[in-house]
Amino acid sequence: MPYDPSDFPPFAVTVDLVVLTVRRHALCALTVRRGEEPYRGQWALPGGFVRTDEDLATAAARELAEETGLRTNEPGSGHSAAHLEQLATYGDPDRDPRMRVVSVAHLVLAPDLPAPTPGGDAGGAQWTPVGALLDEGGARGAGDAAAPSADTAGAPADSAVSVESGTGDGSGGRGEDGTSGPPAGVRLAFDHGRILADGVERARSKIEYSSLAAAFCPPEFTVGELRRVYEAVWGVVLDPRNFHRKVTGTPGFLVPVGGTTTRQGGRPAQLFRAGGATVLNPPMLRPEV
Amino acid sequence: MPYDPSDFPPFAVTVDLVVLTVRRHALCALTVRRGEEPYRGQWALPGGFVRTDEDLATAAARELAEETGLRTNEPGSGHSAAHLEQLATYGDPDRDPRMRVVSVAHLVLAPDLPAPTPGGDAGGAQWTPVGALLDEGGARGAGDAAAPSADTAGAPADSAVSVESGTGDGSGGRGEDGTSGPPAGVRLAFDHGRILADGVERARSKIEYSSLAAAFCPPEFTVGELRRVYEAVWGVVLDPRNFHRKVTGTPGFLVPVGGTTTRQGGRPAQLFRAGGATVLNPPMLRPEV
DNA sequence: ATAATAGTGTCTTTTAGACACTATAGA
DNA sequence: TCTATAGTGTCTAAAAGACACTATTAT
Repeated sequence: MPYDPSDFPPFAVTVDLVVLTVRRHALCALTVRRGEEPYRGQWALPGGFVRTDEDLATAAARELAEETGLRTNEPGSGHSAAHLEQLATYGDPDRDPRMRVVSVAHLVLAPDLPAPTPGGDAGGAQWTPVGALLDEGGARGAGDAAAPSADTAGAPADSAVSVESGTGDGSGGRGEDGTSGPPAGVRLAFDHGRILADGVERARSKIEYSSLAAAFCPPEFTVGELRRVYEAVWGVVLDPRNFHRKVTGTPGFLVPVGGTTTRQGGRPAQLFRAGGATVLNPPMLRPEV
Repeated sequence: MPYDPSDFPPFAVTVDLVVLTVRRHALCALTVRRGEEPYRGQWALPGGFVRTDEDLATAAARELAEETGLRTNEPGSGHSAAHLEQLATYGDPDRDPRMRVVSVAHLVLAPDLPAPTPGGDAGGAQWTPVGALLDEGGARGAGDAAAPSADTAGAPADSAVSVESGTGDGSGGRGEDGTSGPPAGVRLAFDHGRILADGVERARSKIEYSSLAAAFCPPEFTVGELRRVYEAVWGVVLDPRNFHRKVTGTPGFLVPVGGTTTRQGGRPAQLFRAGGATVLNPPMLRPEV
């Protein structure tokens, strides 16, 4: 195909952010309220245009800093702020009524922040439990219906293995704490509901076989704190003893840092930081419930 | 940030394709020879511009059809042609010297084709073992049969086999005759080496916990054929008995279709098609070597 | 016959899952 | 004291890995 710069259709390219954290035992996403049309007044994911001279990941990090003050880093500093990775790209011709916009969504996993809702140029930003945004099994309003298709085999038409499936997991995002929170059924603007669902599913599956759950924890954390992250993200209850055995028994997964803490109450617990082993093999299995 | 259509920087958006298949016990990728600058004469991944009115997946499917004649489908037809999913998006400001191009890469898994190199508008397209393109530590191709890809035997009657085969430049002096394997270290144009590596890694990891390996097989296949796919993709040798037990023992993974075949020689083998179970839990573990 | 692949069964080792029990803090 | 969490050990069931052995074709 001839590569003629004069005839390529122009697109706007943006980054959207699925920023997740664990607060009060619930998986929460950062949402901002839109101040302009379309979807004025509705909740959306933070994001913005990619600039001419910046990489996609750079744009995502910049937007993140603007909206939350969070910094991402990968360099050898063990663990400093937040994990950022590319999630997927959404380019349906109709996804934005104003023009053709291709959005490169990114996923950010951050520890619970002392200042959860700093104001960037975004209007009101706040943490919202994903259960209120995703219509999951409905542990909230609806009679906690049994997880869809308890047996994965009988799942609905296989169709796309790709990003289509969604909802496949029977976790059911139960709000562990029943604290206030927006009513279930909030619809995000644009296709952000879909983007959020994809991001949550990515996070849920990735902590199975990586040490990524530590990104939800402070730099030094206990085994119990890490376990509570898994419980909140998966919406399940894990056996503390078996969990302890699994994570401490995998070489390189956790590195003892020396001290102890009693911030969770009870007996003092050893402090760890995430080890270099990013791969957990065999993986930690999500209970099927 | 104000959302002003007048000040967004324009980008070109393309789709690039990592098309993988298994040929003669080796994992191969579809490559095309560039006919224009930059990187004229070098190998690259197939791809092209996204049109104004089409979705990203639609654009990828269209390019795939143009270059290979392959069709992708997800509809209930169990299994017909190729699997297509979005891979990742590459948008480094310098990735294309001519202009700012954001490329949404897609991954395609296809069965070995009778006509491996149909001509679309791409010049010479051919299957190349990924081991020759990726600089992997040890020769990874299973069965050591690092077969060179160029077999003109199965070439389609219809179009040019290698219009571009001028080989004018020093990049790809590979044995088109097939006597000598392509030298390792062929560099793909642009950042396509990186994109291919990401696609291969995606394929390698995804067949661990899904039935996706069946996308490399014809609609009906035997357990042994499926095992050879795993062996080629992972570059390992698997125990036929344990593999058989694993895949036939997972409910919904394989569906017996009734007949048998002896196309692999030996005792007749049962024919299966991919079952609805897209999730393999617990996963099949890649031997660590 | 030999060679090739298909398929079943058996044994051992590893690991997940369930759960008893002890340890050390604060209220 | 009681209660919470941390951590260890033990038993069982499931599954992986390493084989032996039989079955059915082609040459």
